[in-house]
Amino acid sequence: MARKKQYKEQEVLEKAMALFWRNGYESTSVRMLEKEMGINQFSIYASFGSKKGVFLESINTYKKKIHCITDKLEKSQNGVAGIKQYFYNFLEFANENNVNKGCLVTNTVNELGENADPTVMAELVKFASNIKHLFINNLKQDSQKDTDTIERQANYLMTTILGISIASKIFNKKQLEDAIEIAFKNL
Amino acid sequence: MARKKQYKEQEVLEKAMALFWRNGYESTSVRMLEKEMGINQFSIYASFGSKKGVFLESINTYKKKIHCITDKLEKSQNGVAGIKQYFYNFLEFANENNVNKGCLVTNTVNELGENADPTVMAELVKFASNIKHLFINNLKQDSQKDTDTIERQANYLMTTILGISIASKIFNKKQLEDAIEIAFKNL
DNA sequence: CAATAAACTAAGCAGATGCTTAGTAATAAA
DNA sequence: TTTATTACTAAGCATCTGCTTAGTTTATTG
Repeated sequence: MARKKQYKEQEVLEKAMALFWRNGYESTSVRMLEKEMGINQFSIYASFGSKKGVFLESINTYKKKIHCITDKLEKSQNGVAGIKQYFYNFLEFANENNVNKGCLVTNTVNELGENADPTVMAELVKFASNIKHLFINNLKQDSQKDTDTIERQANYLMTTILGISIASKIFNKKQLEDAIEIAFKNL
Repeated sequence: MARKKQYKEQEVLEKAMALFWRNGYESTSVRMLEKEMGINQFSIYASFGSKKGVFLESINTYKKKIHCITDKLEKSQNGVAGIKQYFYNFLEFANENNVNKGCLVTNTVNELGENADPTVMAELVKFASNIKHLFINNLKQDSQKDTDTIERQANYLMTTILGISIASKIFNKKQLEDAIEIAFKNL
């Protein structure tokens, strides 16, 4: 016995995520979210509680969206080659109209750093450690590597994908490809 | 026939730079600058014109400060080994009380991205291209590399130092050392 | 239909932001 | 000592921030 919502939460979240992805957390205001999501502030707060709430749900939406490439990585059985393919897939994923937006998660880690809300931070760390485990699993597929080597190479790969993610926002395609090609020379 | 300034601009700039370095540009307010620099807003605006003005001068102060390690790189005659040493020197440089602040320049590029003021951006790009040229010069010292290889390796190194710079804010020492050690196996 | 419950609109809140300005204090030349 | 010039203090400006709330509209149930 009540009125129906005039929007679907998943639909407006897609738009919110896109805005956070392009703009970062702090410099995206609730007024901007209003316009982009196409709903009133009241509705934003009714559905998501706070700006932080919208952001946390945006991270979840992001995870769903990136799943198409993390899934490929998870299913790949070709070791290091699969990881390298993931790097290229990520570049395509982060690109929109020839503008590279980087990774929403790493962008946020870098923006908020230690000042990040614990709830947000926990979500970001969980995402990163998931990627690292995918790297480790693929590294294990290459026969002769001992656990110590795998751990060290995984640390290397995490730093490298972080670099690629940030660099993608500034460097051109050729520069990024140079970086990836050399990065995988010796694994 | 006038009153004397009660502060030295270089001294208060050191403090401003430290604050921007820790906090980033946007989330450092003029009120925070007041407290940290120990002078009134009037004095800030009289000396530097705007918050952006303080920041531009902070970048210059940063460049002077980092010169001690870029200088070592410039003077080094041992090719790739000199660059690797620069990576380690940078980690030490970015560390304060076991907190890694990353690089003020790359932090800012990543924070402001395309939205950055053109004057600020030009300053940041100039810094980055200077580092790249230092890398190229050192790569040239290794006899047999052709120009194409050097260009590609320089792109790789720029992405890698970017990754290290950002990663230093999150990862622990061991992880960073793993990353550097493996990164230089590829050269 | 009338009653009720939820979703909407738009105005408004307190606090923070970058920046300015009116008034006062200190200095050095005349 | 007077006067001109600069530096200081602190209050205040308009605008933006995240968030709330009073009042209205829409739908469902009895």
